[in-house]
Amino acid sequence: MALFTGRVVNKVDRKGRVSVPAAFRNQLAGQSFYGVAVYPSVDRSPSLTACGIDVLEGLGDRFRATSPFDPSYTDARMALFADVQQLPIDSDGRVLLTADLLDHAGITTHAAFVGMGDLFRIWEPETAEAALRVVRDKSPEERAQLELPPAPGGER
Amino acid sequence: MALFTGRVVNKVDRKGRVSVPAAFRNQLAGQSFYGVAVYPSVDRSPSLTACGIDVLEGLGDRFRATSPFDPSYTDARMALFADVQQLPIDSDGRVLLTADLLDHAGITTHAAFVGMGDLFRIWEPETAEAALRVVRDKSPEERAQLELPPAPGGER
DNA sequence: TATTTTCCCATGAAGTACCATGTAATACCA
DNA sequence: TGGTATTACATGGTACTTCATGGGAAAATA
Repeated sequence: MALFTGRVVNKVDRKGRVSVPAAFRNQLAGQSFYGVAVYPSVDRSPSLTACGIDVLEGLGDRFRATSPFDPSYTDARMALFADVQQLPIDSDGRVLLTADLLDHAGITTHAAFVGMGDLFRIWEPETAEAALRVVRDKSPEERAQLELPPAPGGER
Repeated sequence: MALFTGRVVNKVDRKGRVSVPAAFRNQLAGQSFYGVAVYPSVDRSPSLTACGIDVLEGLGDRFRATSPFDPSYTDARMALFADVQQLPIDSDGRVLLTADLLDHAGITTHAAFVGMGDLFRIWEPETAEAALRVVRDKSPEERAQLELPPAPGGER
């Protein structure tokens, strides 16, 4: 199961190609699609969020359990999947970021890959550092207050 | 479950390689990834905190249960995973500490491994001794009052 | 045919595996 | 119990592989 940690800055060449860090590629290996699913981060930060397709497949399964005629989920289906791009990783370990994506994140020459567990984000490096500083500069007390998902089996 | 105790000082060679003490390696054996997860200590002490990946995997699983589009946990995801490096243990039992890590801890020629239960820390040896003195110099009364986590399943 | 996209190769740097040595700890045997 | 043999450990060095990145050829598209 994929676990992305750390951060790496790689160069974007003039064709828009970027090497996905080897450590991240290894996490993605062995999935039904060797590539990344990328979408503009929904928190409106100038960054891209990415994951393996396994994560999306998990979401897809939840919809599959519903009737395709049930209108309740139409909006969610669009909102979740419409902006996701599936980018294959080429034989050299690179992905081709589209102009929209580069534009959304303000990426020009370099891209920072930041691990976030089952997800990772792609940033313009300076912007990434600024965002990380905000989190890192929190006191240990503040950090302890960060909202975590509930532990399996309920809160302890 | 890994239980790290004691402390050992090992040499850091000019490539940044350090032997992980054999006693610690044994605790890490048999995990999904034979290596350590290392990050700058959150309490801002000049030290590195390390654990087996099983600890990270446990955290990762909690996030996996949430939607990748839910912005609630973004800060926590970054705080927990962005600064963590997964360092494999080589066939000789060594890890390669990156320049950032060495720098954060002020480690040059020697590294002290200090067991802390399910975690351990890596220090510049002199600094480790100083930090230990602070703890040891507490009076017996103070030590007895050291805060412990609650026992699972309630107080006994 | 012009242009874009995909695939493949070359290169330098960095990381990893492998091998060798001395020392300390352990096991074994008398 | 004392001494010896064996194993495990830490540490240094070197050879090899992987990685990131640039460039270019081939294929597809317009």
